Amino acid sequence: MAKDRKIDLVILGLLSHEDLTGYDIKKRLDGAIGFFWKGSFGNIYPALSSMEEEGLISKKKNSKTGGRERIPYHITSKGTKALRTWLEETQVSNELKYETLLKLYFGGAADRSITIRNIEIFEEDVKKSLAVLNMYKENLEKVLDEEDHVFYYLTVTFGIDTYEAYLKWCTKAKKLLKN
Amino acid sequence: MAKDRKIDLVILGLLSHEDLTGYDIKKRLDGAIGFFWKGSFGNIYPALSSMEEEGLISKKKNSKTGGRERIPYHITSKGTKALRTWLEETQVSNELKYETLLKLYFGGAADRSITIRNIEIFEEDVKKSLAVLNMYKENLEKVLDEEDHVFYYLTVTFGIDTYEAYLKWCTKAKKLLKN
DNA sequence: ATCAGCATGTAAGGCGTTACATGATTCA
DNA sequence: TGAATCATGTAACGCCTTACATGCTGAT
Repeated sequence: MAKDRKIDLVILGLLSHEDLTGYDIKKRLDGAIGFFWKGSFGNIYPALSSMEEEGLISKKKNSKTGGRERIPYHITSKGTKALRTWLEETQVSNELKYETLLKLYFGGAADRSITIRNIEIFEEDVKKSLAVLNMYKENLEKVLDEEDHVFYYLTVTFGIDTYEAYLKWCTKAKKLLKN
Repeated sequence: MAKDRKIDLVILGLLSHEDLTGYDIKKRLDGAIGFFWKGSFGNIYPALSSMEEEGLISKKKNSKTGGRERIPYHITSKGTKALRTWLEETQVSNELKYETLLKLYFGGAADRSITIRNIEIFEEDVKKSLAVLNMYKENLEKVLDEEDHVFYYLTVTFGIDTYEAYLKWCTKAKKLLKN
């Protein structure tokens, strides 16, 4: 498997539950997963091609349900093994490029009101995200005992807990900057 | 300025306080800034070259204090303006690729003990980072009234607050997974 | 008729990581 | 003598974003 292309693992993880097309995968990445991992068509389709060549996934028959042709992919036993190997690896890389914090750190180069406004913009974004996450949480609580929903639930509560910490920090930060 | 090369802003931000060499910049990125932004030599040196060509920064006389030649850079008025323009922009992109959450989300594909162990690994990392951040915080509290230290202080408390939220979540998550 | 949504894919170009090349000085 | 630290830079390679190309179906 491509060493530095982590999208492969996202695809394997999703396919471990059900067969999906590239378009379906993109939709998943635009949903709950999008809070911690992003993907694009130009990212997904080439990954699907090379993963099929490697035998990690396989094409299923083209089906036509409305719209255009659909090409659902299925995970192979080799793919399942690769997914499990990755899960068992102890090394992880959590890369983050937090432009909000960068602007905060260099806030001294502009008027203090700019930084306060930037914090307020961040605060609004976080509030919107929290609303979405809380909706996810409510839906998941109804089905917590089913399949792998505990794992989805935990990623959602992770988001909620950290976003709530962000909001508390925003309040404190604004207070400190306004003296 | 290169449209998608955010390292430029990090460099401008750092140079807005003092003249620095590429090597110095790397050291800053390995310190407190590293918690929300990473950089490498192969990233920094080419950026310095192209930013000098654009007139955002300028080379200062080579000085030799031990070791090899040093090439400190100085921010120009054009550079200062670019930095301020960026700070005043309302759009920000906070990109994160959280492999820990990805593994959690797809935890159902392996034994539950694997996910618990992965959470514990994450927990240890967070604890170590918290110790470093708390040290930064203590040092900054002594000089909070000076220059731009409020901004550094706020990025540090942001880290501490979110990392503490992570730890609380870890405890809850482990409890839930162990039933 | 036309727009939105479904659906697959390619191409260009930029950005970044990693490894490599080079070399001086200081300290054990 | 050898390792560590200081210091600058290049090259290969891969990955991703963005934009583009194409085209069907169903609803308004």
